[in-house]
Amino acid sequence: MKLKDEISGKYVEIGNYSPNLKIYVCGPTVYDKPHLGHLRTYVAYDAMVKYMRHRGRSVFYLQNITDIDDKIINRALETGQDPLALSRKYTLDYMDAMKYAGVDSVNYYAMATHHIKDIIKQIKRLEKKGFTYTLPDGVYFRVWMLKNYGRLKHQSPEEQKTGARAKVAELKEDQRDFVLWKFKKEGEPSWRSPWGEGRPGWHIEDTAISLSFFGSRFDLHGAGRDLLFPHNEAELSIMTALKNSENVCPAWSYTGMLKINGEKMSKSLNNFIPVDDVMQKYSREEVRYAFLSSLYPTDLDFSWNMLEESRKNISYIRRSYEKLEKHSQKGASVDVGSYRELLYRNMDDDFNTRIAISILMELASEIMKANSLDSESANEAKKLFDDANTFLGIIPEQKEKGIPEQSVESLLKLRELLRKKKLYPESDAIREALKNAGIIMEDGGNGTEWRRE
RNA sequence: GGAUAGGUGGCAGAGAGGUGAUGCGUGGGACUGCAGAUCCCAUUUACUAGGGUUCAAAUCCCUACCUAUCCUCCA
Repeated sequence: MKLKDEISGKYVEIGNYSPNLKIYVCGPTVYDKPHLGHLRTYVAYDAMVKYMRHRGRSVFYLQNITDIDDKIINRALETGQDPLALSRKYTLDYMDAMKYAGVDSVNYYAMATHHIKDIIKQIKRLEKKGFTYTLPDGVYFRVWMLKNYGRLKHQSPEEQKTGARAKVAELKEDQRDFVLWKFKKEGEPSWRSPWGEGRPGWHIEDTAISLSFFGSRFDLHGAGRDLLFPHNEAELSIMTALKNSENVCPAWSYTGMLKINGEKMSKSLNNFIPVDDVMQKYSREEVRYAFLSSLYPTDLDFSWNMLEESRKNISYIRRSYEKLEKHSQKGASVDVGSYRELLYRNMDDDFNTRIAISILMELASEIMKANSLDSESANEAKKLFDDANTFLGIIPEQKEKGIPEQSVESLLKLRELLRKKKLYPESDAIREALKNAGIIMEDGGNGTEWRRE
């Protein structure tokens, strides 16, 4: 099982050090509603982790929630709310969004505000090693002490000139230095520390959490690509400084940005689609199918049509899945083993969910084309769909709610009688009524079949 | 300007030297009371442009053009 490490640009085997994998993924800053861009990233890591588990790895998947940050405070000030109440509200929204998308592989969500002690401990250790200095507004990290700052960003110190948005803080020793602890301002939430009342900087929140859970080594660090710099660069610096090692984590992976009309979907461009808006119209499976239909590291241009396509394809897969339940002893046999092998081979190759899905489509197509399947093939195919679904999560469960089966069967028989007497308006009325109740009737060559919507 | 990733059919989106990924859409046909679903056939010089390497290039190399992301807010 390999995955591309974006520091080296090379593929690394994951899970070779130990069968017990430790994975950390940067969570959101909860100051606004979750949007589809977040979902894209977390669905991708959800599928990866679930696939690893499916293939027998034990994974501890840790994710942080940044619930104290400038953005949260600013938003709270704008709207006259308590910052921590605001972040609590959006944390719950985020959890709802994850639940909707079927992202349930995370073992632990760590709130930054629950780890203030760890953060302070970590700053103390950095202080001892001489990596910190104090200014009137906070405690800073000394970047120049690390030769390889810029490693993740692939830029030499020469190239790290001040960017467009970089504020030049005259007092900082180096423009690249970042804040570890911010001193309290009027009306802001704060905690006690050896340096004075204040709150943590963004980057140290993540390293305090990841290292206090994982110790001196973990297997995979994931995030959206927009966090690569400065956030992950700073994380890497802190970890390097603390552990005297540049290899605390051997694999840094990134998800591509979700775009809309060719531009990144983001809060600052205000072109984002909140998860709420999609939740009403499309199912969990449809959204996952749409996202997993592209490769996780590439950008993906969102469109509503994408979700419509997903809907059709999922319906096709589900029909073929249902057909498997009607198999007979004799019939065509399908070489399910080769589908499974291809599926695993492509998932092992940097989690190619796009190919995985196309393999399932091909299997579905082969099933649909066959008049009947032998029971062994049918059982194996069913098992493959079930297995793939444990990590892809694109095949919906059959709903058993609504009108009982017996009632549907009786109405179906009644309709058959009416149709034989060519009383079509009456038979169509039954079909229409059942459709409104979530039952779809389809007349075929071998009589009428029905299914729940 | 710098770093990184790209440019593939009407559309979405894989592939990474050699047998048309997959899907959506469109056209035609089968089935059918209608609808729907399904099946069959077609959409067969698709790989930004120009050079180069090779028996063979969408894939490797060079040049140009274009796009996106980041360059201290962001998943």
